[in-house]
Amino acid sequence: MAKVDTNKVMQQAERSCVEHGVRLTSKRKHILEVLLNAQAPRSAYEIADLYRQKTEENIPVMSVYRMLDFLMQNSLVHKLASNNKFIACAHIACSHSHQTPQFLICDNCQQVREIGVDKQLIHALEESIEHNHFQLNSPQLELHGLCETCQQDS
Amino acid sequence: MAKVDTNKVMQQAERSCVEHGVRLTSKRKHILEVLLNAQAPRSAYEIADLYRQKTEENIPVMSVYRMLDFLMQNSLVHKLASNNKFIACAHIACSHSHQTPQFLICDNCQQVREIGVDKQLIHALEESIEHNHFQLNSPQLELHGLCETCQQDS
DNA sequence: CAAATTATGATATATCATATCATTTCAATA
DNA sequence: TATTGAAATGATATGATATATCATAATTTG
Ligand SMILES: [Zn+2]
Ligand SMILES: [Zn+2]
Ligand SMILES: [Zn+2]
Ligand SMILES: [Zn+2]
Repeated sequence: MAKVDTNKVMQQAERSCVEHGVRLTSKRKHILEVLLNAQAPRSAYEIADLYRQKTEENIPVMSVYRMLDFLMQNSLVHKLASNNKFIACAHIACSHSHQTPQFLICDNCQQVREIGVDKQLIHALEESIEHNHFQLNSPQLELHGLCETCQQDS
Repeated sequence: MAKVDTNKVMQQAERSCVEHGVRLTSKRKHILEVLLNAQAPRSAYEIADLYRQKTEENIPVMSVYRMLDFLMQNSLVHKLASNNKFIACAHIACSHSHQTPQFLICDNCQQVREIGVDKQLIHALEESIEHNHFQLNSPQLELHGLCETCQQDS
């Protein structure tokens, strides 16, 4: 969860949605901004609370889930299955198309680093599943451990 | 979720618990047996239902969660974070010590294959995270896709 | 046996997620 | 610009997953 230039990212998000012919409404934007400003992954209910703080408007959790679905479909947000929380994509402002994400999740401070799955790893994965006659869908990986800071503290 | 010889597996589970000085009570055994006989991962609530069918005794879900915790601590059961379900370890009866598990989850029929993470993959993973100054805990992997059978059907 | 420890039960509540139908907003186009 | 159809959002209910806490039962240990 490195620092990001929110404005730049939002501009790129808008561009991307225009390109794909989908609508980044103002509520959807607020949800994305909330996640961009968060220091760690947030649950849908936490996002609803942050939305209220930010806009002073109430938002039904049902709507938050729908907007998260929209944002996920457009690769602007990811869901971490291992803790049922959501995180803004770290690569919105990058020029390259979005790769399969890999998340390094710190079990101490909860911060998450999103990196692209590297070639070596993809290759090893494919080898591994090939032996098992399995056809991979989308190998999002969630790896738990300690971030650099938390390693030093312990 | 290949067929297993339940009796043999249960014997080995008992041996393993004795060795580690922990108690595989009759209720914990029933929970494990339920999972061994299941054809796919089950939620804690489903396990409670199956327990009732099997034993004709009621069991509080709270107890199921506790027993699952016990079984997980002793590597007899795993939790799949990506769907909040539980599965019996496929390697209970193997002689080798338990490795980091990797799960191939079929998104069509829900069956799960548990394999050991292979050397190549471990190596690639380590490379990948090394570049990010991250210290991996236990890299349980959950890979989604299609099993052999479901590939043919589609 | 008594005491200590561990396992289980009972109850309540927190947390995460979806189903469904109503209303509003927005864009296309007649 | 008025009509209308589609997409987005709201409102409400409910289902599914998980934990907290205190009470009771079973087991081990001295
Ligand atoms: Zn991403
Ligand atoms: Zn950390
Ligand atoms: Zn296992
Ligand atoms: Zn299948």
